Amino acid sequence: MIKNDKLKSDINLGMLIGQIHRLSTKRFVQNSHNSGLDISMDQWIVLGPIWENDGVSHKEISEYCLKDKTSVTKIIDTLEKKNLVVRVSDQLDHRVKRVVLSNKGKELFLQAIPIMELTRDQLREGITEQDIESLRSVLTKIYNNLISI
Amino acid sequence: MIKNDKLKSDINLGMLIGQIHRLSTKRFVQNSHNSGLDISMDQWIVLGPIWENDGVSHKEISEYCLKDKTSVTKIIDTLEKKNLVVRVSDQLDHRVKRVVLSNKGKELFLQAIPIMELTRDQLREGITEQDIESLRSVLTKIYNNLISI
DNA sequence: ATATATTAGTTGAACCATCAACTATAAATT
DNA sequence: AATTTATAGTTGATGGTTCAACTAATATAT
Repeated sequence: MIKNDKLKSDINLGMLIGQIHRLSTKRFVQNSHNSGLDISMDQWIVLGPIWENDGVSHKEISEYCLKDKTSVTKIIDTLEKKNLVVRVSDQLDHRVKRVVLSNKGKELFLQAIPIMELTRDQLREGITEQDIESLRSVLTKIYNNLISI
Repeated sequence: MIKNDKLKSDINLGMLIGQIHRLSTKRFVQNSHNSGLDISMDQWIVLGPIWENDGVSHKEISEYCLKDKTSVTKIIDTLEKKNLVVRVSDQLDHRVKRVVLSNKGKELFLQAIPIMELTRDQLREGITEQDIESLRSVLTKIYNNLISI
């Protein structure tokens, strides 16, 4: 009985994280659409490091975004299809591809910043900065457990 | 500058949640494989309410698992393909489909319980019960923000 | 200098999520 | 009773994730 409840509560915690992940990306996309923008959460996340550092490589994007290299390849595929970025081969190391923003990409990124802020505010309504820091702290511990071992 | 840092830290929090979600499902699948089981995290999550309440409907599974009805349909498709569950039409309301576990499904579920516990322990290593409760509390607030509005 | 090993990125397959449109059935309205 | 509306579940399309296997290029070892 007790064991069963414990199991259930663990599962619930996992489902809660999953659900928040799904709902928050959904909310971001909805907010974007309401503003006439066409961008997914993952596309936004990948645009970030390119904006910060034009010409960043796939590998660097991958590390920054905590995403698998395969995912990065495919998200950049769709960003390139949408003419938001361009891939350029590195002149010295021909294995690495550098990604640069097009003007359209820069424009979209700037327009998406307030969407991100709106989404953040909606998620955080009524939640103190202290709560957020405690959340970040526990999540970081779990993250460290997951990447070690 | 300050605004930029704030933005970055929000993005990082979102990426952290996403990454934990990805890594923990990945860890569960790895642990399953190491024990010779063939089950994904989502399949496990959907099996839960069926185990608890044999003959539960799609809608009930959907509510319990916090998953979209489309996702539930497709996960049950694969569970059925793997002969772990069977769909049965409700005799009174012909719209609803009830899902029951096969013997193979029951067996797999029992074998997967220790995998779930192992995965939980790996995630929680060095994290106090108090931390977990605070995590659950903040996540619940965020969840409530996301489902209201 | 050649052979081997590593690294960066891509491809195809399987699974999951979301959306919009759909079927079939039941419930509510008139 | 007939029409409308609501509900349960399915389908097909698009996008993201993981795995394993692959290509091409660089780095290391002998």
